[in-house]
Amino acid sequence: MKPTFNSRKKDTHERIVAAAAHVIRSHGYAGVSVAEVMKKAGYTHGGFYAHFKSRDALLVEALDCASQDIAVEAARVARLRAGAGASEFRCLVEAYLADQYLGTLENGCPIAALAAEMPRQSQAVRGASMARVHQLIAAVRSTLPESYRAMASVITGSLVGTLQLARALGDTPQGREVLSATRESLLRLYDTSVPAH
Amino acid sequence: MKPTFNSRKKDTHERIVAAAAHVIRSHGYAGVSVAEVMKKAGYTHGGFYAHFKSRDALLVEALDCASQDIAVEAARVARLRAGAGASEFRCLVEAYLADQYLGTLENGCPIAALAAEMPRQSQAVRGASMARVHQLIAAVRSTLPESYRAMASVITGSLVGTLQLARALGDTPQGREVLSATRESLLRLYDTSVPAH
DNA sequence: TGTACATCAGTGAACGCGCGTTCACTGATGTAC
DNA sequence: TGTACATCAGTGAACGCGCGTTCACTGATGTAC
Repeated sequence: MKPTFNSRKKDTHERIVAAAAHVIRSHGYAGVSVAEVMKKAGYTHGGFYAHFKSRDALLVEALDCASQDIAVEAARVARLRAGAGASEFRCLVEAYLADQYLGTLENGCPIAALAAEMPRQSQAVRGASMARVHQLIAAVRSTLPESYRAMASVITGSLVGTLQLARALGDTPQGREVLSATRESLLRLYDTSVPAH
Repeated sequence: MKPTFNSRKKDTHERIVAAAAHVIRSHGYAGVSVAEVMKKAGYTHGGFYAHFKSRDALLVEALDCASQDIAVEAARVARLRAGAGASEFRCLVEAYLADQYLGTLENGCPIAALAAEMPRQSQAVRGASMARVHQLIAAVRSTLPESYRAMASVITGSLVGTLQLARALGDTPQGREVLSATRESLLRLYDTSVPAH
């Protein structure tokens, strides 16, 4: 066994991927520079190709990491709110369209950050991206009652599009207004839960 | 008067802007290369700075041009369908989420192509972008009956987000399914018009 | 109408820079005895 | 426990390339007489 060597390399790898997971969300696929990501992770750029076959390979792993980040965050919010009798759908909408994402781009849903760039990526990156889009739609669908499941696409589109529009308007009254109007509309239309229990 | 000189330069300028209006939509703000746009317009790159103060100045004009393109297209569709008794809202939804935009990125709504990039642009580009976001929301609002006007944000978000998700899935059954499901959902929820007259 | 000159839109070479990728090297970590 | 050697994660210089921007120049278009 060579536990130290193996775990050191694995740590480094994960640190690079985590840095890239933030960069793809704040600067898009096109904004990922190998040298900058390595610097952000605390290394020099030369070591990069001992960890990844290419820049594209990093993009795929970064997307996986960012997706896991948000799944963990969504679960955390759900646990927090479950006690208050909030439905799964309400938790999802309020977590996804939280005001905090107006100010910081590097957290939040990678699909909202990357959707427009997906069609022009290499096959590997595009394939991984498409899988994540399907996954998000399925996640939204799973929070809906049977009778609303056909609305999963339009709701997912609302979440993704609204977050982008609000971010484009910035952390201003108008941006927050777009977010809160959409939260309210979605809950009014699709949330069948009763607050009390 | 120097009509020929002036109009030649103006023509060239417009040709460059028109080329850039397609490139921002197919490759994003980040994908605009001065040399490539000039080549696409039929010129060499050296002449660029006789027409624009900077690359950013081109981006602003390209966004204006793309916005006008789609306004003209929307008006064309509306004229075509008005005879059939379709509501303004129905025309908007069907024009915006037309299947044709799955295959070609360089046409269609610039906001769907650029929203995610807007927060990281220079102040000039960002300001112009924000104005176009407000304009789109207002355009959507103007097609809605009084009682639905508060839904303008969520509907605009649905349009923008759905087009992106569908494009990410590509010109495939799944992509088309996302588009048609959203068209149907939006019309069912918000279209109050009666087909007959 | 014809010639000499002025204008200026567009050309193409050049600049400094950051990109993705490669590779010979270093030096800390771990192994053998 | 102590020394000599092997391993290999990470370093930093270098590559060819395309970027945004500048600028001296060209040659077609228009003016003056």
